[in-house]
Amino acid sequence: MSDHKTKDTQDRILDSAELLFSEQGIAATSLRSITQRAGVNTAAIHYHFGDKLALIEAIVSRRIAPMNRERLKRLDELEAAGGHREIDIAELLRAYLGPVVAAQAEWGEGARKLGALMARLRIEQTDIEALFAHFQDLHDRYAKALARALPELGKDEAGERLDYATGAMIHLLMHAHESSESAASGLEQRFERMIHFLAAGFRAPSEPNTRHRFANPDVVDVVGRVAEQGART
Amino acid sequence: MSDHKTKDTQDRILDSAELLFSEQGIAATSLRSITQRAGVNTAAIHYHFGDKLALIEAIVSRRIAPMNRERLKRLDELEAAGGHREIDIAELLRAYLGPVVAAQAEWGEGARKLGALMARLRIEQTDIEALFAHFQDLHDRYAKALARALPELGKDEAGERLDYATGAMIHLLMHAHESSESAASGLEQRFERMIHFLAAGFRAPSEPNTRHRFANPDVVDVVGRVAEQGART
DNA sequence: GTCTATAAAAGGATAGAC
DNA sequence: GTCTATCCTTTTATAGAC
Repeated sequence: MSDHKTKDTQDRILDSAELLFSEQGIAATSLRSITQRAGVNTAAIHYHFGDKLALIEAIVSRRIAPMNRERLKRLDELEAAGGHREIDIAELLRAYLGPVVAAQAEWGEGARKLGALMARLRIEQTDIEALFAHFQDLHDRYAKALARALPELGKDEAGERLDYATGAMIHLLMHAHESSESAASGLEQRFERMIHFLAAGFRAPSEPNTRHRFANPDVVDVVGRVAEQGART
Repeated sequence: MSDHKTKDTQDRILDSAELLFSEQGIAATSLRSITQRAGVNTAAIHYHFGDKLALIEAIVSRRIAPMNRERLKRLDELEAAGGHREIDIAELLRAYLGPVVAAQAEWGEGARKLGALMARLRIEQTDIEALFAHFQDLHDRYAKALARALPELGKDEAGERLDYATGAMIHLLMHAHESSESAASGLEQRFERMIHFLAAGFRAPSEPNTRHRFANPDVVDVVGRVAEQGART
């Protein structure tokens, strides 16, 4: 443990920022509220990080980048160990999603809602080009691995399904705290159930070209326009 | 119908707000930027709606509430038509997710990114209790229907999987504009592929109780800290 | 209903003493 | 490195003329 107060202040700011960003959103969180909650001075953020964007980047460096490195590492390990055998889908999904869920489970209060934070980083346009590139690379590598394990799929459809898996995981993380079971083991079990669900989806053969409309003919009703006719209730 | 300019102004504000909210986020979007883009006066929002929260509620009333009514209506129709036959999972999922995707496809420029807007409404804590209640009801009814169609599942696990489906759909909507295929039919095809993927997941039997860790032993690496840190509360 | 002007508050950022 | 004080900008919101 270092005695430097510097480190402590920086970490406190990062912890506080992570928590508030994930709870309220990045744009909605003022630097003042971050320093206030961290118990440090108002000017501390600017001294230690520069500005708000730099603070976000620091959060990414501390948490998200290492997490993504772990995800890539686990893919490396699977591919190295697998040799020429085909890799199990569920194992691939665990390698892809597990480090994220693990991170949320292990981290302290500061990132209890990692899923929300990640969702926000994706949604709120934070111009962290490096982050985006990193996610892109991760996605590509896993999409390729999945396409290899499921040759019938093709890389594009594997990539699509991988996005759905990501969306599912974000929902899991965001609702994790609502679990009625004991926090830690509950999350683990829900994760396993999610993997099971997703793996079954991935194993589904690529649909030929059935054509189905997502809308009923009278869907225009949805828009709040027209279509008063023909509605039987 | 009406010649009143009032209606036009209100709609222009709503269109503009929808677009900007979905692109930049609610908190990050100023009322000024909304009126500016709508080409109406700065004070118009306050005159017509009151404040920012009321504006959000107006958006919900105009778009999201009707959309959710459609989703419930389609469930009603499926249950009525089905009688005692068991309802097809894919059909249930189309009824649940279709109206959302249809809405994004049908609506004008104002809501091109409906998925993002919905995600934001969920994530950014907008205190619209009514909206939340409405989503809750929707979720419950579909979870029950799915549990009925898949008796082995149980309502809780059906509800979990339904959340994953929602997460997947949000990803679909958010990335819909990136489609390389022609916008409309591309979305339709991707939607069908997603349904196919999700339905396969839903049909997977409930996993007994295999126990798997989502983390490798050295997952602590993910956190960027070292493992000898020891236990915590 | 629409506009201009402006009040009142909050946010990001910095200077300079300690 | 930390603190106080402050500047500048943006934002919500309102008052009042037209």
